[in-house]
Amino acid sequence: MPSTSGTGSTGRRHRVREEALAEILRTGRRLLIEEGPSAVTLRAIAREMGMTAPALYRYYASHRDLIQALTSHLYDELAAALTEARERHPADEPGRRLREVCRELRRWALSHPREFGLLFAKPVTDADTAPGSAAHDPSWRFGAVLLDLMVELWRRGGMQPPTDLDPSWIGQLEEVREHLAGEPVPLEVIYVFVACWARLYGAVAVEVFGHLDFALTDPEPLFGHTLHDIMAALGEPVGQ
Amino acid sequence: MPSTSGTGSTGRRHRVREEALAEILRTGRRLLIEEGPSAVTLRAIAREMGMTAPALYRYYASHRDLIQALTSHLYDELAAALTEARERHPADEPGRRLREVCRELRRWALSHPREFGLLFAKPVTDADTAPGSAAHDPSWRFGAVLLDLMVELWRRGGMQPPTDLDPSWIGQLEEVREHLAGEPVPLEVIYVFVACWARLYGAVAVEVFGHLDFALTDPEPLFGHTLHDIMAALGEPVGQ
DNA sequence: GAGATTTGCTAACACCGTTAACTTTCGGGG
DNA sequence: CCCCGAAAGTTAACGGTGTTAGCAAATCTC
Repeated sequence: MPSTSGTGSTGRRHRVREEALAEILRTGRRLLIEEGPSAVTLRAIAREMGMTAPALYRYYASHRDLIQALTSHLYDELAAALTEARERHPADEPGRRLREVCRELRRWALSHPREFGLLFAKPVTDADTAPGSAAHDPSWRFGAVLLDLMVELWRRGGMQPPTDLDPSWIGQLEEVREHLAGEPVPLEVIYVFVACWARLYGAVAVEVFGHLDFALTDPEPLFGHTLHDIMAALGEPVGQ
Repeated sequence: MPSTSGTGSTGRRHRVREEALAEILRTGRRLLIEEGPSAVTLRAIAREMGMTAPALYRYYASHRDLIQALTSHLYDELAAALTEARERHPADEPGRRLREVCRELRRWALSHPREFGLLFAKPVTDADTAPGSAAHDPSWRFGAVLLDLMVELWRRGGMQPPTDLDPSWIGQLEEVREHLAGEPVPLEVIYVFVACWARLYGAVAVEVFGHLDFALTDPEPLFGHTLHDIMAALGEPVGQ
């Protein structure tokens, strides 16, 4: 009994199945890009793949599940893009790394507006966000890239976190820290992360969602100023 | 022919029609609040009103038009809430007025999350935003409240707008100014308005859309800091 | 090769937006 | 007053959606 035969056949099936799963997501994403989120339909995906809609239920339990798998995949892709941007700069310059990761986030959002909308324009997530699920939340996979860099920045001593944390936050931040991997992160850094994330998200979202179209055709300089402010708040010199 | 009879009877019909239009929007909004945006359906609205779906076409040309009328109404309501907040404070303290208007924006967004999502979470407005439509854009009705206060703040001399505007912006900002009513606004103030609006939108959206839920159960202090920063950027003393 | 599992199909249900054709209601001019 | 015409509502239907049930074929396991 060759070792490949036992798992070979089931492995073959598994491989075919995995390929089908991937093609479904690939097709759904193409529809998302080319025709918008409302076009990502079970029947449309099946049509593109030469199948019928009910067949897709062998792979995803519902339309909702399929969309969720797609968003999860996109979170991973975004995290990979950010990681790649991080690795393009030396590890001993965490400030520069963070700046370029932020720039990459905006770049990715602008070059993938439909995907960004799917990930970040969720009007009111209906009561499924237990705060404890931070580490398992798909969205955390890319948030961790930012947090790690901020922790590194803090270790180097450049950052000066606020010393007077709002008392009502300590409990909440401690709960977040509980669910983070690796060695514990000081609460102040988590606070700085949250504040910077809020600002970064706002700067990117306001642009991608078109809320500046009425005024600006090229908001890049505005983002530059915002990023400059963020880095200054993190104690980074004004370089670059 | 009494003057009231000519317009009185047709006025009656008009009044009934206006009431129907209003009830449609009222019902649609109730569905939006109670069951989410996907529940705002022609058939559902008609059902709630004891009618059939095609009857609604006597009032709105399409589902899209109905939703658009609803959003337009909501923009007006938001503008009214902001105006009311403004009037609660003396006219000779534009800084305080602006601060409270910003707070009211957050308050309205948090107490009307579904409505806020409908207004501000539009993933990629599909090529219908000619920059010239600023003054006629429904969203401008509430944006004007913010801009007017900033102009007033600038007139009082507290604000120190940047002197080195990015040259590529001058053309764009001038185009915006063309479409503003009243006496001309300096380009620098328009720039400051855009920058502050981007930040304010971000601070509110990140919270309403639930992108801080993983960390904070009460992001109010964070908004307080953000607002403090914004007011400082506008040259306002740290008061309050 | 026989049995079991997986994968696809068709048919059907309820819902959606939208259109066409018909009926009812009702205000206004002779 | 009465009739006419516009306005507002109806039902029936088309194509689209997610979803389920039941069946056929292919494929893996023994």
